[in-house]
Amino acid sequence: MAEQDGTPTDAEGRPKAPTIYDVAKAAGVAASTVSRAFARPGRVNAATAERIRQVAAELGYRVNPLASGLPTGRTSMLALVVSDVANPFYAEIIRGAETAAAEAGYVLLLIDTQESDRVERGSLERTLPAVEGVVLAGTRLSDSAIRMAAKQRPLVVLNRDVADVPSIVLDNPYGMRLAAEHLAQLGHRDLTYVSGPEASWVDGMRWRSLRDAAAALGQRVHRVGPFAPTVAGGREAAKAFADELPTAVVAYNDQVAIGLMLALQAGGVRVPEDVSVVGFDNIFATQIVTPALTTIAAPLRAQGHNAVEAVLSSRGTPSPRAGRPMTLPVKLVTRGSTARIRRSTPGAPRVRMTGRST
Amino acid sequence: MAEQDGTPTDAEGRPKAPTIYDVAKAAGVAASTVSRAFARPGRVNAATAERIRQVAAELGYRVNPLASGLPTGRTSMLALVVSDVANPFYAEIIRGAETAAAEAGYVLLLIDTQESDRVERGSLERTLPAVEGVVLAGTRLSDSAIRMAAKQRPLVVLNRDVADVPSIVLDNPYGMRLAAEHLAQLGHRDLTYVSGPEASWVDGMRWRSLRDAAAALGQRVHRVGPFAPTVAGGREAAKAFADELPTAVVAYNDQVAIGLMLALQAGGVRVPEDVSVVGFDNIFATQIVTPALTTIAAPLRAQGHNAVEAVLSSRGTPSPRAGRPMTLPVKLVTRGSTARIRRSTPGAPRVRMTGRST
DNA sequence: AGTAGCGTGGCAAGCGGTTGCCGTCAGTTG
DNA sequence: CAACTGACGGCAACCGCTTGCCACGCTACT
Repeated sequence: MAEQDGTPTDAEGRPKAPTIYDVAKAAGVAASTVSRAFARPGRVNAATAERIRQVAAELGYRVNPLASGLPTGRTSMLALVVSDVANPFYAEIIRGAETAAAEAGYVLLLIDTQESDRVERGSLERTLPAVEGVVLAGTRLSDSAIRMAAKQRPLVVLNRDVADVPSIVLDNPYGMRLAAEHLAQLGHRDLTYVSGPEASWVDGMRWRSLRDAAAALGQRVHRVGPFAPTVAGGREAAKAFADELPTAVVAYNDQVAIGLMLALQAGGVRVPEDVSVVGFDNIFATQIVTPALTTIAAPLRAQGHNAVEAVLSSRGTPSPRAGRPMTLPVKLVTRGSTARIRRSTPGAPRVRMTGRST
Repeated sequence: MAEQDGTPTDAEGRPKAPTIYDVAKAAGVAASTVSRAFARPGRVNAATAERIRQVAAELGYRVNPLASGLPTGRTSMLALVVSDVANPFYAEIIRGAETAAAEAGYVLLLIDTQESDRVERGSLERTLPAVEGVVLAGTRLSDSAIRMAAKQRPLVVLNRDVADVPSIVLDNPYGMRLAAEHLAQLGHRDLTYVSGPEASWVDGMRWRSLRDAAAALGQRVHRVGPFAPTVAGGREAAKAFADELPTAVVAYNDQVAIGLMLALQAGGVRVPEDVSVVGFDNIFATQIVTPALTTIAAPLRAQGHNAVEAVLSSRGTPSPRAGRPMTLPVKLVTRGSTARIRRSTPGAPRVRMTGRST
């Protein structure tokens, strides 16, 4: 069986992979039968199919996804676009998406746009024809560019509301209300919001939500920023508090909160004694900083999972119910970075720790 | 130009994408010319090419990577296999790989094997024919399975030495020597190694390296484990020290070190006063824990980058210089988790802190 | 016995590009 | 002015697989 005519076949380097024709010849059937044996079991006699699989296995045959995708359009690939793969915020989303994709027999094409819309547009353009759907998690594209892409393939946007495009967002208003209430209960009457990227839909959403929630609770709110949505950005933000340290701050996200906390602590400020800090997203790192960060937990994994499922379910239908964005619930996770207020006014002189070792 | 016969064309849902034939017709040239205008500029008259691009842009044409990959084998896709996308250790590798791939005009197919070799084998089998090369970063496959895959596509393995397959590893021996020397300088004469997964090539390597380095310095070494290579695994490891706290421990990696540190601190143990902790890899989180973790910095980003470059450069050649694995340099990053020894013996009774606030 | 119906397998026309080979035509050259 | 050359476009044969349609042989009915 294994000895045909000396060398099997080879291209400019490694051996050429067997095709359905090779299998067909070896099994004494037509190529179409081989194709069906793999793609449409049941359409072919069980015994025949078995023999074909047998032969195929011996030859080391495997279907070429490219070739089978060409005529059918079924490539079994999905694209997930993120602005920075190394961002821990995406880790769980990627994870959830990956899982959902794998469950459905799809592979994920990860596209890192490196925070550049040029790169993003280019990559998307090149990969769009090859995938069956797209999840945009953190995109820099314009609304119209997104709608354009959504016209070609099932597409779901995360954490952004684009008209006519299905999207999945977190319940930011509720999250911010939880944060405000939590701080209010601890006696904080003044909040400061440390904002993220200026152009970010989420940032605008969170800021407005916090402002409204605080207003309803009779708290005052300030806003500083914008800052990069990273730990470095948070460190940077600490400088904004050089003159006046608020009693409570709510950060755009966990990274900013962590960076802020670290920089503050390095300057001798105690958290939560001198200032309470609240983050958003509940990334893994919130549990390993000291003190652990109080934050609004977002079901990131579920978001990624749902996004892929949504994309998959809208294959076939042009643009399904792309009405209101699907909103995922959030909840407050209380940890060590928030505590009862100990100073009366936010304008109190900055605490300069001196008696602390190391 | 844009008005042909009512509706352009459409399949079972969304409008059908234009093909080179559509462009050819609209531009009044043959399809082959359109193909060449995109794939082989210069082969076609500049003016003609320009006109074709013009028409193509108007029609919204883009080459279908599947279709062009079929006859040529050039799919512009690379696969990166990791055992867990959410693992921060991979974050930088992915990042580096992504960058290198993008630079070369390739897209990365991210494959998360979820720590299962079944999943890994399956995914790899399905995607291998569609990609031009593979990087195995953290694989559960057997050596023979890896060699098998390497036979079909250019492939590079990370942090594992597989005969006849090009690989890129870190300089574990040197890293462990740095760790041992650092601790020796701080007066530590007894080291404990907290090991990672049993079957891990890296774990074996690190353990032996540490043992040898310590022996050369006249230090004694113990080993506990195995533990999962995660923060949770590190927490678990802390239990091993319930009876006897060593003065210095070197962990399999940063996650384990962090988990260990956290659990120890929760139990009232002070780091580095009571025990010095050293990690490995220098993942981002080492900078945000308290105290910051002393660790062996590995050029993870570079590793991912190099891996992709290696894969790309070995296209064409069957199996290039797959001799000794390429070894990347590491260095010691001293942070707050290590300090001069304060206890004389490792067997000293466990320190139970009581006078500490919070 | 005649025939409708079903289970199976084969044929061949694509899917959307790529590319070897050839014809054409204008520009060179002797 | 004829022969030659090179640039440029077109033709058509794939790449490997899918699938509509057809043919064939059997079983099951009338």
